[in-house]
Amino acid sequence: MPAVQTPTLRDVADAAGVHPATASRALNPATRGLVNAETARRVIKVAEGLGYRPNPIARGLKTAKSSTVGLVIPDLTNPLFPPIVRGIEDVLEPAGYSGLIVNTDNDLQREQAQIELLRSRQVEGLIVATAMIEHPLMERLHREGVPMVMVNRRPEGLDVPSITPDDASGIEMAVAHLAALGHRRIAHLAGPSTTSTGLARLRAFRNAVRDRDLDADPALVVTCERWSEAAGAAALRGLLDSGTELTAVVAGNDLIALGCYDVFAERAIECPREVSVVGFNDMPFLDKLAPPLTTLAIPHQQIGAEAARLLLDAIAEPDRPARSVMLPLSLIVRGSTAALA
Amino acid sequence: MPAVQTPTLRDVADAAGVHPATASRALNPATRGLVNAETARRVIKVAEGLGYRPNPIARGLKTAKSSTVGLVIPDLTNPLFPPIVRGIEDVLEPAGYSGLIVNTDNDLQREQAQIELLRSRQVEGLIVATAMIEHPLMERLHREGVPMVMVNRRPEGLDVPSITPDDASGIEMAVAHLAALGHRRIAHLAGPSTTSTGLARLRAFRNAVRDRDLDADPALVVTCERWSEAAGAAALRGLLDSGTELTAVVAGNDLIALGCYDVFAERAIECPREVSVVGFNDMPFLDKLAPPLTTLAIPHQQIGAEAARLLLDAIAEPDRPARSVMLPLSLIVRGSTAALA
DNA sequence: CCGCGTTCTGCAAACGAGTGCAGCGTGACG
DNA sequence: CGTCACGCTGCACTCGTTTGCAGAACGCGG
Repeated sequence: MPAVQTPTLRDVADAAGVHPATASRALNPATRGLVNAETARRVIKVAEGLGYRPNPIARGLKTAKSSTVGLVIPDLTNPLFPPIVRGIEDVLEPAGYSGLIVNTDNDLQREQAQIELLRSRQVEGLIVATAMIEHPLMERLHREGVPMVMVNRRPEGLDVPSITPDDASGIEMAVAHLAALGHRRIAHLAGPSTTSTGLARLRAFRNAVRDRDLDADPALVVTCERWSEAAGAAALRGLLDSGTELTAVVAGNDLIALGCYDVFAERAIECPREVSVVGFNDMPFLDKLAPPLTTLAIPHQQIGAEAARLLLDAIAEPDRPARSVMLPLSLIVRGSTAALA
Repeated sequence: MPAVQTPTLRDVADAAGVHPATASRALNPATRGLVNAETARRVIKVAEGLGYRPNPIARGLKTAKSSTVGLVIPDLTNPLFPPIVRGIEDVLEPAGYSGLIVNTDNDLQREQAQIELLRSRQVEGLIVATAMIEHPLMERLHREGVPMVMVNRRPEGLDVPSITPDDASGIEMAVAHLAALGHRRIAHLAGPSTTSTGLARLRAFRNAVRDRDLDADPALVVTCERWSEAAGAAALRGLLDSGTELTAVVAGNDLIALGCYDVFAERAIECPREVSVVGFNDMPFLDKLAPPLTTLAIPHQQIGAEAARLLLDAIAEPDRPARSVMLPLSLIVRGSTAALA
């Protein structure tokens, strides 16, 4: 037990010779105007002298505010998320908020439980980065007035602010890049169809291929079970085993692209000489791969920061209409794509 | 504003026809024995029916416990940490605890501020993964009785539980491996000398080199300013520019090793033909690099889990003497190390 | 039948801060 | 000199839960 009990508002009040209520008002900038400037100054000084820190728990009980928001992500271990989280915390912190992180492992059951947990901890809002298409839970929360913003997915039919990279034009850039290199039979290893991102990118891919008059062979599109290396590898194996010809692949994300690398190694396929690959997300260290992966860079940190700002806005003014942001991304050309021989 | 106010203990009590105090006792397993089994069952049932969730804030106010612990890490963006954090949360969650994460960016100033923030949020304990050697702050906290455990560093002179990988034998394995491949002039790019990990590995390196009668040229040891790619690259450049001969390098960690890769690319040095490299930590995706990096794998998740268990113990029994754990690590041999020609 | 012990339940006071309301004193104005 | 307004401060209650204590109900032995 700490020898020095942290001083309470009452201690400050006593030391300053005022009533706790007065001390409370003096210390709170919003109500400071109610007390005599001189008194306020004295109280503040005493508070500083004592090293007084308001107890956020007590404050939270009264005000029903916790100065905490929940961050719902699939898996912190996925390199996509840490930078986003950093971005979020960087704007939360100066605002006096903290983020409580939970991992859902993309499991609906778990997601529900975790969000329940967050709510019981009285979070004031939610930043949701899990991209399941089905969102009965989200709908309910939204109806109940829980402020939230979605990251990386657009909430179709839900009036919720969201912040997403411009998936469509990203895929468009990837396909354009490959087409310019002479590729005509481009495969797409799509992300899970249960995720909005997976679907959005798939649609964009189909459009891009059509617009450019490339081979639109349906066999060239395979959907992965998960956003993972293993799933990407499995998908590519299936594609190759089916005898489908292809000279390039647009992967749903970087992890799926990494799965392709595994298959290339297994089957002694040379990348990019035989097959070009482009990923999505620009995870860290992709430039160190063999070959360095061409990919689409999304401004992770910025996404996080923007999401946090949107959420703080939503908390401050719950009735403001949802404002959504779409961030541009850029194609990072590296060694995994090359002109067709 | 939520249409459905979440039910309070009072609501449950009313619905069950008992006093809130009784409901409280019935719902709390520790005090359940005090109430009639039948009554308890009824209360519990009603609580479930209403979807009652105890308000941890109110509870925290009364009990001065927040069911929250602070996780102090240098930078979530460093791939070393997410798995550790997962490990931590995996054991915190079933225990009803949550972790509040802060990033210090290895800045003492910032660390202090962040820990202050955690304390003001009434965390019950701290898991500290920042490895600065200087720890006046830690000492103070420890004296004040804040339960804490250290991860990845041994708190010299501080009676605090810690959980660390066996740095010494790891480095020993790396050097042994290189020696077996015929290397005699092995360089060490040490981590910052302000970190305990950096020092421990450096010492271990010196010992290993001496024990094996390898070239113990002091010029072969360079200390990096930071645990980063850039610092690693700078260190290696300095080493090469000084004209020091070397055929292998033991990097302080994987990021530093990655910095070496950058320098190899700049100067057209072939790895592993000309220079072998071994890293430390086994970050994700190292197997995809060119060449795949030989490194020391530490059981990240397990470290986190163990740390969390230690902390919960310390919280439950503050007076129990500090118990420290050292986890074994294993050498993962990949393509970045080869026999001397 | 009394007294005592058990077992259970209710009462009320906390925990630390926020806040509507009343009341104090002062100064100004009629 | 009385009245009123205004600026400031204090009182007391509240948030949801826990917990020491009192007391009710009951059984049982003496």
